[in-house]
Amino acid sequence: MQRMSDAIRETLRALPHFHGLDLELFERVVVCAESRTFARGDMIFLHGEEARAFFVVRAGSVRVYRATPDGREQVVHHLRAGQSFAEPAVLSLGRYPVNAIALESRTELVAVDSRFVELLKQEPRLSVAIVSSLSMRLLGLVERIEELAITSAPARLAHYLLKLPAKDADRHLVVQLPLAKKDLASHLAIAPETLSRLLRRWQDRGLIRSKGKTLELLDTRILLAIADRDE
Amino acid sequence: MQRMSDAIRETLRALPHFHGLDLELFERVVVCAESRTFARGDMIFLHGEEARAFFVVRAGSVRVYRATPDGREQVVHHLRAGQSFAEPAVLSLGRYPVNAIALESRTELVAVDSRFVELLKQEPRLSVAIVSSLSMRLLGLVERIEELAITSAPARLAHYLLKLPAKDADRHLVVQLPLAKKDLASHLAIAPETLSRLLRRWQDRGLIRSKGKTLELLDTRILLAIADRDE
DNA sequence: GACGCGACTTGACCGCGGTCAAGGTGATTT
DNA sequence: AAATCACCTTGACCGCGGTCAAGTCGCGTC
Repeated sequence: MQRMSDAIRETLRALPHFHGLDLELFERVVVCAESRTFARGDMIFLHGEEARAFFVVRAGSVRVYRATPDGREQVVHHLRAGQSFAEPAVLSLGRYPVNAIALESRTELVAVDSRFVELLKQEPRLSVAIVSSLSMRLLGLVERIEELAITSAPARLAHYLLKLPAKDADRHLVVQLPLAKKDLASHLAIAPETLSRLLRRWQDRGLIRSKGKTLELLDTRILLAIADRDE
Repeated sequence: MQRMSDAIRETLRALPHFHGLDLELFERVVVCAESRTFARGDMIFLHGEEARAFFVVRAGSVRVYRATPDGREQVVHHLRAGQSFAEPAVLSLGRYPVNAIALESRTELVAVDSRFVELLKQEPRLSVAIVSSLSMRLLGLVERIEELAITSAPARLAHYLLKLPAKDADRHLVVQLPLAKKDLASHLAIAPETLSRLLRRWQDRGLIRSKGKTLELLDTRILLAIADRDE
């Protein structure tokens, strides 16, 4: 079990929350954590459930979303390796306000349970780090809200593509979609058909080249104009 | 100046951040705070400026917004008496990520400056309180995301109206719009014309009665159905 | 009270994007 | 390799809601 424990350490150490923590204190955090594995489609927690732990993604990916009365869902977050979620539920709310589902088979999470809250109350160094990282989370959500407030579908998509981490190829950018297109559509609050049509139109106009999840952005100037058009 | 200081105490005491703080510690927070008065249209801070303080509204109101390249602006928050803003900028970022402007003449704010951060590092009780209140703020933003995910204009409006603080009149509810209708339209991401037409249609159907910023909700059952229809 | 300006309303028009339906194209399973 | 299933694409349709334009209302100022 020592190897398992090392994996937990590695995952937690990389988290902004625990940057610069001395070893002794860090070990007291590690004690609160355990590793859990999920299959594709497994629910990690449900809206309204008692919040016993927050999570860090070690492998795979997770969708955090809110279900709406008519059965559709709005994505709040997509999480990949190294990212954490559900801290507020544990630290303050007591219940999960959203749903979380594993998107890939062999999605591995580190669960940090409520003993961590006790630690927090005693250790100012720890809580300052948490305050700071919750603040960052807040800003992220504000940006997400701004994205969604962009009314036109093309502007939302262009905005999204330009924010993706890109590799420079000669004279243009190459990006990888981190999601299946249907999930991306849901993230952008548009129909999958619309996403498909937009990509095709832009490809016909020579703005992009699209092959599976790999996109080449050939004319960022025009894409920028589209993103700004009505944001 | 004693009266000024009392006003600051009163404002801060009402803030969720400082609930249940003992008097001695609370006084050490008060020392970090000062009162500032703004006229209608005064900028409180600008995007990119160094974040020296966060603010609590004592009187008047404030709009927090982001300017977009084409000169329009996206409202992030509207703040009224008793609400605070810009904590993340001070606690983590170091710079303001948005603009803030006073909307009314005699808008009075309490500014809590960066000495507060030092306090936070020393006092676990304080940071636990802050963690908790940032968590609540996060939850509010998640709900805002859910609101934006509601695609149809009528559903968004109905949802909004039903969430307003209401006074019971006999057999129906009376609510006050806290914003000018054009600003409300912008908040709901719809055109002012659409807002106008919706209110008229509902009035014709006997669902509401509308006079200026005062609305009577005559049939909340149907309004609820509209709000849920496609959220 | 008359004026002026901004907020609000109403009408006419039409394009964006959602829905339904029917293929096509992979990928994983057996 | 065949079968199966999920994902993606494309076409046809149409209603919601945005835009433009022209008033009307309401409020503060002089």
